[in-house]
Amino acid sequence: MAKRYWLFKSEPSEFSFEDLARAREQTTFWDGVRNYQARNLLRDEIQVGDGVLYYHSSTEPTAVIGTAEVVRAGYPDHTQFDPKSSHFDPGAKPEEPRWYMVDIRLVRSFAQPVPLATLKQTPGLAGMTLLQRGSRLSVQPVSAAEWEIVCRLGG
DNA sequence: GCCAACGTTGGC
DNA sequence: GCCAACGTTGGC
Repeated sequence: MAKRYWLFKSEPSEFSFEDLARAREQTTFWDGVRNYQARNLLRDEIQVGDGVLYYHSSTEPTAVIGTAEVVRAGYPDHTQFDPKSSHFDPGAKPEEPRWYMVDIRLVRSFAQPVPLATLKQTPGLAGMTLLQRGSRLSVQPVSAAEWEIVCRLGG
C-alpha cells in the first residue's frame, strides 16, 4: 500500500516533541486516544512507514513542529487496562480491547515550526482536516499534497 | 478562563 | 431511536 500521511496532536505539557527527541531511540507509543474515529484510524488504517506531522496543541503558538514515522502499526493500548492510569477504561477487557495505539519515531525537527496561523494562510491547505470548523480529531489524515506543503514551510 | 463545537450517556 | 444533559477539546 502507498505511504500515507497523518497529523497527530499532542499537548506539549503531556508529551512534547522534545520529549520524543529525548525518548529511547526517539520512539514512543501513542497512548491515550479515546475517540472512536481516531481509534479506527490507529487500528485499521495507519501503517508502518506512514508519515506523521507532529502538532502541538494548547500551547503558544500551536504549531506543527516536526515529523515522525510510524514504526509499529495498531495494537492494543495497555493503559486502558491500568486502573492507575488516567486513560483507564473500566469497560475495556484484555480479550476485547477497545483502544489502540501505534509507535512512532522522530524523523525531523522543523527548522521553523509552522504555526496554525500560517497553515490557515497558506494556499493549498484550506482542505486540511485540522482547519475545518469544529475539528477536534487528535489523529487525522493528511493528503500527500498537504504533507509536501507543510514540510516545505517547516524548512 | 471563556466558550463553541463536538462526542457520549442515559432516560424515556 | 430521540434528544437533553453533560463532559471534553482546544483555539482564543
